[in-house]
Amino acid sequence: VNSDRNSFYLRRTETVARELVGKKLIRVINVDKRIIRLGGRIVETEAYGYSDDASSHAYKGRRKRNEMMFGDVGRAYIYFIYGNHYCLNVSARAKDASAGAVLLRAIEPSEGIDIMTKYRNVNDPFSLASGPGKLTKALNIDLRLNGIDMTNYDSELHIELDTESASYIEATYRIGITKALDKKWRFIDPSSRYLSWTNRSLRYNDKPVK
DNA sequence: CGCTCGATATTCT
DNA sequence: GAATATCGAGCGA
Repeated sequence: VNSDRNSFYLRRTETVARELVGKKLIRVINVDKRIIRLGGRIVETEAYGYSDDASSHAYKGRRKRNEMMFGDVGRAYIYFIYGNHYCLNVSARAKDASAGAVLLRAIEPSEGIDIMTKYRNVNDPFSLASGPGKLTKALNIDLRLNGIDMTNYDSELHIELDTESASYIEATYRIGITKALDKKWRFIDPSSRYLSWTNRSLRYNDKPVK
């Protein structure tokens, strides 16, 4: 039921980030009047908080860009970064919290691999969606999808919660940030071969980057 | 394999 | 002006 899916996201952002590892991210597109599903199993996520998290876009309050982090849970928060890339989050936070979102960093491609290969213009399956910028390019995600309800299985971008979370999930330091380096809010399936590249070194160093 | 660096739009100071 | 929740090319070992 949809209310169950909503309550899944209405918990601490770190908890949701952890349990999303193993769930299926699905993008539905229209190609030559055919409905095609793209996506795969989520293997890497990061939690971003509010005033407790200096590296979060929501840290300094509500703005036009980050408003999805403050609204309904289970919505896509998409932003453009480094003049090149889009990143996809799903909003999630505890009932008494003001803002929060989970950055989806990598998936293990399983559906529509040929189409994703075209969007990405690479052949290596391990490079298809193993990083937040790669993932959005593989799934043809941009700002038009910002705010879409990801709890609704009819949405052209959604997360299917009826698959199990990964059996073993590891918490590590987050990647590519310069503040709040102490929080272990990055969650991975360490057995996956589809993690973002920075992840592999982190798994062994167990130290924050930068 | 690992490291450095340029690209380049939006937000923040 | 500076920083940024990134990526891939180019280089060296």
